This record gives sequence, structure tokens and C-alpha cells, in this order.
Amino acid sequence: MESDFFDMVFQVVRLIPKGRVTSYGAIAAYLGAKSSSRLVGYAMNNAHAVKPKVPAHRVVNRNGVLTGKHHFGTPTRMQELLEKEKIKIKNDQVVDFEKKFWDPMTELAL
DNA sequence: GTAATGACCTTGG
DNA sequence: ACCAAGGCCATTA
Repeated sequence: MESDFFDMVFQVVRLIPKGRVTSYGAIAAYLGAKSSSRLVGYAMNNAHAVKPKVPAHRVVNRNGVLTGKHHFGTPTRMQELLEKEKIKIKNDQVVDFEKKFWDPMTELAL
């Protein structure tokens, strides 16, 4: 019953390589709905409700801040997962975010 | 059907 | 440079 937008977001997020992160705006822009950046975050709300599960922990805001870490059940779950991906987190913020940033538009180059 | 909310981003003061 | 407000689209109440 999920809208196509949700599915598209899940697809892109699932394509995020290990040890990489992206932003909601980037996904929204890739889908051609840069104005609907909020919907991307909203879609992540259902990320745990779809199959297979979507690595929403690899998705952060434009500042590289783990804004949705509170939605993982535990406020430290997202950071733990990111650290597992060799991604360093400093003050709820991704270190070298620009280097770890994975842009679907550039990588997938649709 | 109307109103409010949201894991955001952009622009104005 | 910093702080505040608006916009955008879908879901939920």
C-alpha cells in the first residue's frame, strides 16, 4: 500500500554502498522531487516496515547529522550501525561526511 | 474534507 | 555570520 515514492526511496537507500552515507535531499533530487525532501524522511519512517529492511542509518540530513537516530528505537542504534560501517560519528555527526557522502545522481548517474 | 505533523531544504532578515 | 520563517508533498488524526 506504500506509494511509489516510498518504494523509490527504499530502492535508492538499499543501493547505498557499505561505509557510505547520503542525504534526504540527494535521494529526493535523484527521484526528481527535491522539493519533497521531507517525504524521504517520512518514507524512512516505514523503512523498518518494508522487506527487506532499509538501512536508514546510512541516510542523514544535509548537515551530516543523525537527525533520525531517535527513530531507531534507541538513540544510539544508528550511531552503532554507522560505526560498524567504519563510519566515525562525532557529536551525532558524520566525520568526513563529504568523503563518505554517496550521491545517487553521481554514482548511479542516471 | 479540513487541519496538523514530519528522520528536510532554501531563502529572507 | 547567525536566527527565523516558509515551502513542499504525503500520511495521519
